[in-house]
Amino acid sequence: MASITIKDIAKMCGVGVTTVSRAINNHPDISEETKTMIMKVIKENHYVPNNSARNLKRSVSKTIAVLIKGITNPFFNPMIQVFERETQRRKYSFILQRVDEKQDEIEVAIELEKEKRLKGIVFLGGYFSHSKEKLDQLTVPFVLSTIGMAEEFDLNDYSSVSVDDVKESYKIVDYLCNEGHRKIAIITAPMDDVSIGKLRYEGYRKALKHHGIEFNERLVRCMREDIDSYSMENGYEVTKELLQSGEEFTAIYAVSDSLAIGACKAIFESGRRVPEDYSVVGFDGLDISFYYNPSITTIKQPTEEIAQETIKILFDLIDKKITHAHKTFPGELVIRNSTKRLN
Amino acid sequence: MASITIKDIAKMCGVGVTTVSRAINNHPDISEETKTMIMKVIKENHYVPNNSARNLKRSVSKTIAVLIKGITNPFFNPMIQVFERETQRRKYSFILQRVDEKQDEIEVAIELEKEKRLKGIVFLGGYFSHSKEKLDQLTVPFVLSTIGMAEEFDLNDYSSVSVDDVKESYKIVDYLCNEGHRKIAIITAPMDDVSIGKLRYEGYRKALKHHGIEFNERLVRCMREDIDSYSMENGYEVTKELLQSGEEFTAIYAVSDSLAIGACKAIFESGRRVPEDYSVVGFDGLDISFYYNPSITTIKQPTEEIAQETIKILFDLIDKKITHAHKTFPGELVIRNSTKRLN
DNA sequence: TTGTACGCGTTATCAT
DNA sequence: ATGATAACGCGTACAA
Repeated sequence: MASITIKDIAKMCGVGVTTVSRAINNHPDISEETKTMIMKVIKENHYVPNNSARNLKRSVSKTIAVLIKGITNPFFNPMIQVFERETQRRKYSFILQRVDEKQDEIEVAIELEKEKRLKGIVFLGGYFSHSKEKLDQLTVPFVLSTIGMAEEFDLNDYSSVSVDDVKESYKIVDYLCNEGHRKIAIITAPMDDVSIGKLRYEGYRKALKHHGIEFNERLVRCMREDIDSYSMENGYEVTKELLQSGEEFTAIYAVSDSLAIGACKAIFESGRRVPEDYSVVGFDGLDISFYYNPSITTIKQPTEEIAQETIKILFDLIDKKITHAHKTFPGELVIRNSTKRLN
Repeated sequence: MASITIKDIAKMCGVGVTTVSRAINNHPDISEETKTMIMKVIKENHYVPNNSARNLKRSVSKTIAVLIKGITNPFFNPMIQVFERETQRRKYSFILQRVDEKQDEIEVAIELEKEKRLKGIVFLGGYFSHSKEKLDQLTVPFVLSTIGMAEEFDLNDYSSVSVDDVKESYKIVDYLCNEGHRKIAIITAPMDDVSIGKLRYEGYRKALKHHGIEFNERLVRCMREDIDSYSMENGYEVTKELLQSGEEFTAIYAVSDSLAIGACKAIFESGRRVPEDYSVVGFDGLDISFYYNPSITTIKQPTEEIAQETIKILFDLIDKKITHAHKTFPGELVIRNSTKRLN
């Protein structure tokens, strides 16, 4: 079942392999008639060039890769669409590469860069805590998009696009406080986690402090590690525990919309209502936060703009127009029906 | 910035390339000490083998690919996890390849098969209407999982795993009828669409007929083509139109949970309630159908089992234990709070 | 146990 | 306009 190669085609056409290659790749130096003749034979024999061989030989290729940690996260959906459209518009091709939770995204990137002769890379999601040494192994430009960064990084070493998680987080907790809430529970990432969860937790602390609300450790609930992080199920389980603990509170801040939905479900099951008994807020602005009942008050991230800017920066990097860039987008506090003002 | 190759490593170590290759690939014929020495040099110089070269040279490789049409569909999430686990367990590696809505999945598969020397392929989602001739270009085993098939296919030409969409669809509409509903609207795929939408529509028609309910064309609503198919937004927009049309009905059957949620939202916005004013049912059994308020009555597909069986069949195919297989799983009618009995 | 040399399928270089 | 041939980086007979 040996696969048919370019040589076979060349023989069948009675031409050299070079000519066949020219036909395939739309090279100029070939007559129209031999080209159509060759293409015909190719079609008839279902010849498909071997990509490994092409990539091996090619020195450059107009392709970029987007590495996603947590590809099942609906948050990325609208971004993927933008990446697709924008790369196409620039006549680039686009590889979407899933990165496993346990995998090291940089290692994957390094490998992929060599394999596919990438022109640029976008990292999406996850947390970033890699040594500069490791980053330096990437020889092509890259952009970190919607990624929580460890602070000790030198801003000159990379590019990034995201919202200011601390600030936006502050914003929504501040809103809750202004609505009269003082006992606000939070569902966030475990404390040893260097992630957006941590940043959003920081915003929570700041807002409480600003409003002179005493911090209550028992209102801080961390996602369970044995369940998908940031998932509805996680929010559900954690909230059930919170409810059963008997600790008093009037509002829950879940650091993602999915968690918030899980929280609502737990509240409903306990016979209570949202927002009459408890206010619930989320973060991200997923579609479902609008469709849920009640619709969820949240911080909406401008995902399309973020993706757009990510691509723009990446191509500016590729075209050497810049050496690095950092862009922060504001989130939008979307007030909906999952929160109510306390008397 | 020329990348470092296996030759460079060989030179630096003062050995031949073969030895380096052996060290990398854990070959037996190499002394422990030279191996560790070589690995050390590799680490120090951040050498990463070029995958294109490897794939080109290798005649076989223990890897399978899963091609997903509509990777943003949360329905696939739990399946992906199973694929990952099961392939790992069998010491295979696993490539998740997104297929664009407009792309031809078979073409992608053919290319990928050559490029990566695949051992097998799983097709996930979408509709399947490819000629046998095209299918024959695939030289490795493949399984169609949760895919709506055109009926004219010879069952001997392929393998498949899924639920019986017509039957399950019948089941849920039958349930609605038994609850006293007779004016049941349906939100489904456009009629020219050869997909699960069509199959589920068939089940709807059968159930109505069985219950002696006259078919009302105006209660058949098709998804809009300018919006993501099977999305919440689509269900939302279509239901708004339905509501505004003034056509009377007591229940909506949306052929996917996402559509159902959009339908609920539209109902809420019109000032009506679910299930008091309208019953709503979905299909698939997504997590969100449980977490939504009200929780959605739906047909739950056994996604884990489907994925499990898909992999099992694929490996049986690879091991030549079988030549083809078809497995149909029953769906589960999950009755929740979005439906009520009519007096 | 180790090294040399060839070939995987393609594209680029350089003739013709 | 076309063709022969040398890489691309790696794995593997085969020889040592």
